[in-house]
Amino acid sequence: MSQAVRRKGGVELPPNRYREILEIAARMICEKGYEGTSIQQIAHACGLTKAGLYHHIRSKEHLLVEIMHYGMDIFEERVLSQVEPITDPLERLRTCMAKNILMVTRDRTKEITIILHEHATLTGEELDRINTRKKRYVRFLERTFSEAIATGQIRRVDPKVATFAFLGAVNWIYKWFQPDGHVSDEQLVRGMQDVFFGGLEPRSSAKPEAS
Amino acid sequence: MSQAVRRKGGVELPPNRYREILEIAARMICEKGYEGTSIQQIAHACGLTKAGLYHHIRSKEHLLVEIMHYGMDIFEERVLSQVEPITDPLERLRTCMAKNILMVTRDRTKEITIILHEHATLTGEELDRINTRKKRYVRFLERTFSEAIATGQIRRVDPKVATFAFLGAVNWIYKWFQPDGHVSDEQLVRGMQDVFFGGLEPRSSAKPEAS
DNA sequence: CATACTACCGACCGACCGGTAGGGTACCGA
DNA sequence: TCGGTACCCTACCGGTCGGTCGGTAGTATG
Repeated sequence: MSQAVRRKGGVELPPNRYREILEIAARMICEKGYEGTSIQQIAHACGLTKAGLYHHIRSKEHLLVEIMHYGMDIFEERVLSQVEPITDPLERLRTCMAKNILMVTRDRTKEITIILHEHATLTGEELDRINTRKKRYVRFLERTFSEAIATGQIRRVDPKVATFAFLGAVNWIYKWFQPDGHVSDEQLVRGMQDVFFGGLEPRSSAKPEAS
Repeated sequence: MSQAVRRKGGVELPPNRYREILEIAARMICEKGYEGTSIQQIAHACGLTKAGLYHHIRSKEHLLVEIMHYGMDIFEERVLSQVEPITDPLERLRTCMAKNILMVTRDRTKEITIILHEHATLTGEELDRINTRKKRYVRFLERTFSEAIATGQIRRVDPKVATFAFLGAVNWIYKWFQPDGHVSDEQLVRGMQDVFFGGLEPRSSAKPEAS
């Protein structure tokens, strides 16, 4: 399995092995939870003994930390940095939603799911560090909502509440979405954009009242 | 603590003791996760030994099942059955959102949080039973969205996607909301209703285009 | 006073937990 | 040829896991 790699030809995969371990561990933790996955099981899945695995990792907790930062790296590279340069704030939000959704549904980026699910597993300053990176995304969304309000592209809503509604709608997907289910991911992206940005109340009729 | 109850005066708390255990266990599992909470810790918090606790519960897994069904009972009583009789579909949705949000923020109903968080902990037919009860709520929302579309009160959106956007926005709250934070729960209810039902795009201007 | 039942406990079970000590092997540049 | 280093092993640590056993104190009934 993982022995298919040979280092005969010289430098080959030395740095990749660590990533491989992170990804295997991420898959297992994603499936059975952090506390529900033992170091033995991870080691066995990596083709190692427990002690062998500990040659690569510092501790179980630090393994989770590394997985989460790895996930944040992927997210910032494939979503945040992609949409940040978009000048139009509304288009920035729409594209951000699309990329964020596909991040959860497609590309088995189990690391992202772990970040979403294990939100209260870490403690202390490692938790702070992850939360700081998460908050960067939240602030980005809040700013973009405010910007879109300023340009008159969206209504005067509470940017903070809008941000958490956005994040909830998008991040909740990992709890119910099935790749082979009734809803495809493209359908989901279009539907979510329609519901969230288009709103629910009808456009072309005077609304009687709202409490 | 829990010994404050005396059964001198006759029948007193025999059935309540079990609920007390469920609530104590729910609080702990909510704080530290199902796998992260041991039977010993729960027993100790109940003022019992582990063997004493096992007099009341069948197994750790069954304890979780009971907590979840208890939570579903509370939810159906305090949300579903309250909003189901509302005839106006849009008003039904708005009230449902309000009650659902307050369910997560106020009344420390830890059982609900557990149902939301531990969505993949159970397996087999116990999982099926809980999912069946959850699906009743999902179907109810889908039906209500369809109904509101039929009456012309909301736009022609995908009822399934709208339902999951609704559920995501509402159920994600447990991950970030702090009772003493910057956003109060009344503010959250009003803001969520505004964002979700009012939509984001402006009402009173012709929109140039949307991709 | 005997019976029966609920509630509960001390002691214990085998399995497994996260983590470590220390040794072995294969390959590296010097 | 000689370390040095990366990698991985067997064996083991103290502790905890979920769960069970036989037993007992208290109460209620007859």
